[in-house]
Amino acid sequence: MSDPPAPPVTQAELEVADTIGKLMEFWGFKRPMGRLWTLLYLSPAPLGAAELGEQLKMSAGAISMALSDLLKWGAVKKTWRPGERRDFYEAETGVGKLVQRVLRERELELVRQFGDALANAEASLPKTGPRQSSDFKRERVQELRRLSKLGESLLTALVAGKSIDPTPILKVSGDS
Amino acid sequence: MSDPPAPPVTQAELEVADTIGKLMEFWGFKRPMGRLWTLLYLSPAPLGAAELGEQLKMSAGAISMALSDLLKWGAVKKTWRPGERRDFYEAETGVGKLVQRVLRERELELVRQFGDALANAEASLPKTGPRQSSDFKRERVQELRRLSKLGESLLTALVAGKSIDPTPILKVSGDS
DNA sequence: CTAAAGTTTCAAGAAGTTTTGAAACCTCAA
DNA sequence: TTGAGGTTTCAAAACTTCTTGAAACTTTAG
Repeated sequence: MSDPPAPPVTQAELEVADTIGKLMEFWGFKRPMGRLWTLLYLSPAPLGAAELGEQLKMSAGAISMALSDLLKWGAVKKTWRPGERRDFYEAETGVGKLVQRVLRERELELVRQFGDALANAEASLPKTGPRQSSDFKRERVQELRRLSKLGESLLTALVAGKSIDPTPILKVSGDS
Repeated sequence: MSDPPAPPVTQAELEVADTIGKLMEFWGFKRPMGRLWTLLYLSPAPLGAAELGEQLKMSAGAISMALSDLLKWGAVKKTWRPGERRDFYEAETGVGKLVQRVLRERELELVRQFGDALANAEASLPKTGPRQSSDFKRERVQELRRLSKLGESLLTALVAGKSIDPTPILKVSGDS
């Protein structure tokens, strides 16, 4: 009732976990989330917190936090095993859907905030400042606003599964 | 020869700079890079390191480092003013091109490394491991490899300015 | 109701990152 | 060749973020 006889996680698996951990980190998530998800993704059967901690050399606390983040994003699901008291977890395998969700809930949100912040800033630019330079500045801020609108519509299309055409971006704030 | 009479940078401008700083940070760059670029972008004339440092309350060292990063990415260009000895800088305004370059040189590179790492890991998975579970794991690693290939081709298309169709992603590693 | 197993929270410590300030280094003019 | 103005480098300080471990909490079995 306590003794995991053989650790069935190979070196190679841990490498995959670390690789994905780095990728997730690059993507703005925490590295442990990626490592943990990977172990679950590679496991034929759901795993419990204890196994995960043991394999990844993470404390119970760290496991708990990473799992709750993963659950929030729907990247991991809780399951139960008939007799067992403790919780088990399994990976959500629909990576595409996960990516889509992050784009929708995080990136799109970010672009919107960005646009709002620019709108506010524009409003508080002096109507006509020292010299005529504030007209120039206003122009530039507007250009950035166009960019953010464009990003917003591209992301929206992506999230809706529509094809997107990147050429408009190249013309934004552009010279040539 | 030393006295900037009136600081022509308004509060609103600094807010824009901070906003873009945060955005850049989110994008995996350093916040000061974004703040600095913004000041240049909003300035009708090139600025020198000293002005930048004064406006943004950054030390000369920090300015120098941020500028060299920006120069590396082509986000800022060096210029000279007739009589003046010191360097001046101006922002590259072609934001679209900059984005494209980052996608090409950084994101694409990352996806490639990711694919390579997976390939290596797959190679070092036991041919037939304990139970038959290593077949399962191999399947899953292959699925991840498909994902990385797909990401690579989407990015490549984006960078080449071609339209992309996101629907294949939704099917990767997917259930439904 | 109590105790055991499991999980979550959170303050303190560890690790990592960014910023600074001073020294080294260039470059040009005299 | 020297020195003033300007820039870059880099070790140390300041700050942030991450991880741990212990305590508090929850749940279930007896």
